[in-house]
Amino acid sequence: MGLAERRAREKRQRREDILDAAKKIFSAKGFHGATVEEIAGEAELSPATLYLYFANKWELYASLNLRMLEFLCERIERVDREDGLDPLQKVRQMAEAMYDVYCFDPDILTNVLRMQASPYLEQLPDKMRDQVNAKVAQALRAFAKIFQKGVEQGYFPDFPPMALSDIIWSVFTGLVLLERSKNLFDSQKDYLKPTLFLAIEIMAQGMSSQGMRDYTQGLADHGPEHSPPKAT
Amino acid sequence: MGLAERRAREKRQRREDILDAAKKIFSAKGFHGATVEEIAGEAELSPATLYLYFANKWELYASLNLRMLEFLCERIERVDREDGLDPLQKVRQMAEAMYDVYCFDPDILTNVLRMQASPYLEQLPDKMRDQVNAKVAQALRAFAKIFQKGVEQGYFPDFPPMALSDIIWSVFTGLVLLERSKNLFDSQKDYLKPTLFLAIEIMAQGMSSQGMRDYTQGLADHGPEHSPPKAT
Amino acid sequence: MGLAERRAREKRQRREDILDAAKKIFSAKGFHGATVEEIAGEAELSPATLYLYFANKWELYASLNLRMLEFLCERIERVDREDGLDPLQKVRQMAEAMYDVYCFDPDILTNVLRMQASPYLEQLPDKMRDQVNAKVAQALRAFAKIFQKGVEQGYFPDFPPMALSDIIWSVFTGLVLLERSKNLFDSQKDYLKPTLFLAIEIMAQGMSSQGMRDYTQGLADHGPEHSPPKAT
Amino acid sequence: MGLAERRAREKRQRREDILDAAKKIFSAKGFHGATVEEIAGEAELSPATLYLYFANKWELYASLNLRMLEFLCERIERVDREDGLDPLQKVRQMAEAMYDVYCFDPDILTNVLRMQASPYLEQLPDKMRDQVNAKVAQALRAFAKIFQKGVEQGYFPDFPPMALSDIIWSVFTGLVLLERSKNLFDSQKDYLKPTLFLAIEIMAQGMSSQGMRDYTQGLADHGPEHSPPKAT
DNA sequence: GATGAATGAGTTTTCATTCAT
DNA sequence: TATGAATGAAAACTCATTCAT
Repeated sequence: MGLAERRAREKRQRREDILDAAKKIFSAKGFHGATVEEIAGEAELSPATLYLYFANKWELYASLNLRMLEFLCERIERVDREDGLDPLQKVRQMAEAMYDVYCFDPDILTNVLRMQASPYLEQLPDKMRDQVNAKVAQALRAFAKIFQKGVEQGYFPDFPPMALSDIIWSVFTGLVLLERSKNLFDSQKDYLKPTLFLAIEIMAQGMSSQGMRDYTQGLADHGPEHSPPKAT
Repeated sequence: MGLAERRAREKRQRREDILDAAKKIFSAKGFHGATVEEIAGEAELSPATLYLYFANKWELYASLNLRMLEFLCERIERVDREDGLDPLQKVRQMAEAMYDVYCFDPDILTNVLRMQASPYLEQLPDKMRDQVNAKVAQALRAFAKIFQKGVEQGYFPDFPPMALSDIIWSVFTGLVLLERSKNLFDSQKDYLKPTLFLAIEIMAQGMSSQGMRDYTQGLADHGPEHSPPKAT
Repeated sequence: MGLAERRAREKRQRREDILDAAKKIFSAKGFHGATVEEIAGEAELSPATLYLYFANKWELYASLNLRMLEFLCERIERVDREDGLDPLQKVRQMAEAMYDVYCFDPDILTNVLRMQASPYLEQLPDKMRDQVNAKVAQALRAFAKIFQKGVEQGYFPDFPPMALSDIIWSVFTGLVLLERSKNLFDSQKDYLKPTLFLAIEIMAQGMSSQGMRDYTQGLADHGPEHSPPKAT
Repeated sequence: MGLAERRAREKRQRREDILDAAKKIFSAKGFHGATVEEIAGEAELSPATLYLYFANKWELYASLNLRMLEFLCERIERVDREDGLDPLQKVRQMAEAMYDVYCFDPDILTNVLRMQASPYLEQLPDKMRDQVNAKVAQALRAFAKIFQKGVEQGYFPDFPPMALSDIIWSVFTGLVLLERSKNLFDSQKDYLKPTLFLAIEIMAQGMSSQGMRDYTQGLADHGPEHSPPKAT
């Protein structure tokens, strides 16, 4: 019936509203620093109402991160699936994808960072934690796959693709943190995008340069000191 | 007098003990998650005693970060002062320096990251905040100076040195976060060092490659879309 | 009209359903421990609907106890009215009656007990409280009346009949509590009945024994130290 | 040292104060009905301070009941150990003991009753629950032992001693409940003692009467319908 | 008449901080 | 100087009750 349907949609909308409010507050203050009351206030609800939609603070937090990770995975995997692009172009596309994710949800990314950087995960109910971990692993694997092809096709020297994808990921997350901190000093906006693209360009050039090939060769002669992490 | 001196030294030592304990707990649980009682316990003191050495939890936290930033600055500036190294070598040295900092204090770095990623700074007493901000800026300037010379001497294309140093900084901090999160899955150690050096090498190669020069030239022709952040 | 009548009957039925559900939950968890939502769920209703039938949680609780007390009174009074039984037989019948009440509603009795053992009564709206109090008094008076006749007819020594009835009542309620607690240890069932009858038999024998007569006489000589409670 | 000793004594005293306050409030309102704030207020402390002495509300409640049960056990067992008393005298002594317990702590007994009459026990931390259960069982066994001897020495007919002790226990607890409820109507005091003694006398007479012996014999001929509970 | 959704008023519990000793 | 004890303020979470539909 129309009524039940409307109800369901409204309910879903409320859930989203709460997630948006939570995103804002958690991003600003971290998990412990944010209070349920504040989040509820931001969503223009009473705290009690919030508990009708989420069992507790933890579940709210995890739902938030999950939403973001899903969006990220989807975008990365789409780049991998795209036809007619050489690996270098795909790496550039990846930067675009990451930036899009950031634009879609600039705050929540720092939440994921914080989550990864802390023992919060251990406190999550098992099911949620597994979901979050799986999503992070999935995103990193999607990353690695792009480099994998680049190595196979001879665009990049023979380096563990996981390491390469980790580096790109690191540039990105590191830049996000940096931009946040810079915003505290001056309030210069739109710093992330050009800097991210510059970084990607530098790395793309570096990876495909002759010097890099020589470096790789040197390592191969003396034995690798780099062991790639196993994806989980 | 000898006595007064000894007293002063003992006091300083106690302070250091507390900072060490605080480092451990804050790193593990974040600012809000850590309790003063826990920190005092780790330092084998009563909470009340802790307050004889630090005015409050915030000041303790900030002192911690300040200690770390000072160490970092010192190491970076030393690289800059060193003679007989070309810019590329200095960039590599910088990676060594950063890794040393990480080894000296693997936990505290995540604290600085967390601090930068949040509005904690705003809650600090004015004087402390200024000190922390100044130190961060100083570290980033020291970074930039190295690239500045590289650009001046024609090693690197004509890019805002601040952007270059930000990128290196980002790789590093991003990798630290990543390593932490990976440690949650498997417990593979010593991933940071080789990956960091690989990243630096790739970037060094990229920056000094002909392709990068062409890229820069292209940007210059179409007008720069990148405006460097002003250090504060 | 038939319609209005059906409506009324349905309404009464709903009320009973709710009372049954409430009985179950209150018995298991006590007044404060039970939640309206849980009771409504047990009755397969929404909490809001429950409030159409009872003004609030208190009234629901009191209605429950009232229902039980009415049933108890009715049974006791019937024993009193029965012809052709000597007082000893009536005491035995009373035990049967009490046991029937227990069987009719094993849970609710503990609710009355709990209610009697606490200041819940004071919080009831005046009208309800008066009703509950009146019913309890009525039950105890019906009890006492049986002993009254036993004393008048010389079956029992000259003791305050109220005290005698109080003792029987106490044995019963005490045994109910005890059975409940024993069920927590082992799950032995049907302990109450034989033990109750044994107790009644012992007391009946005791009251009609010569020893008791002597004991009573002794008290009378030294002045009574027992003053019966005034029924209200 | 004297200081440490004084500290320890003061601390123990505070604990007792809190237990006394808790006794009062729990008795009046039950577990769920009582609030920590109220208990703390009664003890003239802040709620936070209360948590320095007890981990949570449950532990406080359980400690209370344990204290009471220990006192009760001790008194009963002392009666059993006493020399030169025949079983009938011991039963009378037992009534004295129970009344003493009641005087020592008139409120807390209703707490134990409530606890036994509800599923609270299941929610206690395992260790505490075991302690409470063990104490209750111990008290009932001590009871039974007295009747055991009475049966062995031919004072009482051959009835399950556990059943006899359960009956006495029931009279007592039932009377306590009854007195409480009567206090709500009129505020007549000192009703419990004479009524309890009267009950005990009646039962003692009953058990040792010829009629009882006949009754027992009758049961024996037709097979026992009473199976004693196994103590745990 | 029935109910999904909302919430105000509590509840237990925690913790940074103070202070008498 | 050091600390055990105390607490105000706030946090997460619950629940009886209301009300628009």
